[in-house]
Amino acid sequence: MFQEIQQAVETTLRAFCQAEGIPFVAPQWKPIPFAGEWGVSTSFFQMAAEEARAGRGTGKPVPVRAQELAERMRNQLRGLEGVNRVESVKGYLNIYFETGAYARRVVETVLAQGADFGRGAPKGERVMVEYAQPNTHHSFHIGHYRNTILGEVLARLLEFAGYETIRASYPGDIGLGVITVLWMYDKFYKGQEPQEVHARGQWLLKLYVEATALLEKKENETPEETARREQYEAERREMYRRWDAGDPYVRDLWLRTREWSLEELRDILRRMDVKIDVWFFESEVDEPAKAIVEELVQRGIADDERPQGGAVIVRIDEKLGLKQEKYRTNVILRSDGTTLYLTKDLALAKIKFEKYGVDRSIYVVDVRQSLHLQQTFAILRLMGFPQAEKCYHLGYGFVSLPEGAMSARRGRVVLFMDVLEEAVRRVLAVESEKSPEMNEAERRRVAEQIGLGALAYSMLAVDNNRDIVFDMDAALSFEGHTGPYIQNAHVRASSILKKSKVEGQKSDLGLSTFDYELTRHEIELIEQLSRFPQAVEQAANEYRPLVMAAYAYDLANAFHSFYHAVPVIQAGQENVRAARLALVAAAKQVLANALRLLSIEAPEVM
RNA sequence: GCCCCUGUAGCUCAGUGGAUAGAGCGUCGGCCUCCGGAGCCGAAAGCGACAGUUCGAGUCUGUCCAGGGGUACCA
Repeated sequence: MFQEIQQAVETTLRAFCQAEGIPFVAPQWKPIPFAGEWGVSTSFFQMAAEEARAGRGTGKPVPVRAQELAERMRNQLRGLEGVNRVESVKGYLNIYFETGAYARRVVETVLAQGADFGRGAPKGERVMVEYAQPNTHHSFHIGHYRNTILGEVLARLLEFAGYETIRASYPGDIGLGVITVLWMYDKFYKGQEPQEVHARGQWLLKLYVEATALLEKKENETPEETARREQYEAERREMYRRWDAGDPYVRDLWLRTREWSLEELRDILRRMDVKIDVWFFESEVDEPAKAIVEELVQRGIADDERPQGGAVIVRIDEKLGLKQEKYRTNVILRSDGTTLYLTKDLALAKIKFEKYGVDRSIYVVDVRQSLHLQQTFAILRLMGFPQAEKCYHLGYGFVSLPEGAMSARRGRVVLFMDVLEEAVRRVLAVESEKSPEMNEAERRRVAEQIGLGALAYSMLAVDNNRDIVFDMDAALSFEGHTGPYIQNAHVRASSILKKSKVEGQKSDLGLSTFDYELTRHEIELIEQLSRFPQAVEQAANEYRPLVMAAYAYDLANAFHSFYHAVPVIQAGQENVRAARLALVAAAKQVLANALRLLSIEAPEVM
């Protein structure tokens, strides 16, 4: 925020180097890593090393020379506006800002910009984030949740950082798994249907598990069992053939049951406050995918081995002229003429580029599909799409359970709705003792906000590439490094502001001067507030929600410490009270901004 | 075989090549006459191994060791 000071120092430094015949190295400014004061620092090690390399050195060791340079630079810097003092320590030049002016500047900026504080300038680029791709005819489990919260927060970060952002969902609504459920339903459960949205969605998973058991080859089967299993298998294949042929009965059954899944999905997304802009269904890109196969054969990118009874393949490395194996070879059309996941992704990418004008395309997909997506992007390059260079696979580690990997076909999954229900139950247990005055409806609403806050934060506070072993107790903890800890900071800030008004005291938030000796807690809190815009920028640039999650915790931590140690309403002097109230308002604002980016609610009470 | 990811405190995780490697949980010890104790303050405890690059390496490179994932007609 004090760019002009850094500019002035840089100018002086350049002149100094010129006069002394020392190679100029642009300073790399960093915040001074000591609590208690604000400022920026830069080191002179690089400059000393450059000097030695250029043969103009003094023969002294680099650290010694760096300190010497820092000291001489310090002597050049006098009377800088807004600077309290300058020091040279261990090869570093530290420039400390004037406390009152800096504090005022930060707090006023936050309060003036409000919900927009930290927003980046428009980037002039349209980006699509694809996430929330559960298969239909299953139920939404905790792994889908990680995918969805990650994608949503990424979309919010990119949007706030200045990108035009489109949210896309791509449910897998067709495939052998889906057909298996249709077969099971049609054969054993026709006409049945639970009424409640989530019960119905979860029921489909139950059918899938049962069907898998019936269709799986077992040890020591009797001849009758084998015959029955093979009969079932034939029926399932026939079901798939009829779907493919557009048989009205099967199509109707498929659409009706698919809707049960989508109703459940939409309800979960609503609870998560996720608003998808564009829905792509896997079944809808099947025909375009077949067209792409023919196009690739025509253009000589794909090799057609159908005449020999084979498939259509792309020898990606060969076509790219790579000597070493990297993308390998992939099938884009099975020998029976059906498309694959890869083929459909090619068709989908084409639609994203051509129909939606996407410049940058991000795929939030499990890291295990990394090779497939790299292959997709490589073929898009072969097809000549310049946007292929800006396709990015955000791979994240998968969610497993303490007893091992989740398995839908074996029914070994943790459903999101079950976790949410448990979360609400646990929050309510805490709430009833902490906030007995809340009414029933509000209590329930806040419980969901806090429960979801805990769950979301537990997912977001882990870096993308890490696997997560889902532990209910850890995910739903409300103490320490958690979502509720941050929400609680927001609640406390709200509480102070409310009380200050109840007492009829007016604080002119815009004109707080901070013309008193600030405590280290105030300084640390203001430091955190000033860091928010950089945190947004970094999190968006690196596609890492973790950066924002960590920032939000640091800010909340600074606020809690401040809250405990520094009186606000009870501050003795009116100017101190007014300044601190403004600081609390600013902290509340930035906490809310950070939580919003994390897709976590910022409640007034809890 | 080849490719990718991960080894940091007892456990779970942070740590844009820079000053004294940080949190949470757990353990131990403090703090409610005070704006909400879902909180605050403090203690003990750590970079898988070995080389290399660099003024400087938890961070970059290489080789090992250990764990996980992926490797053309699943998604």
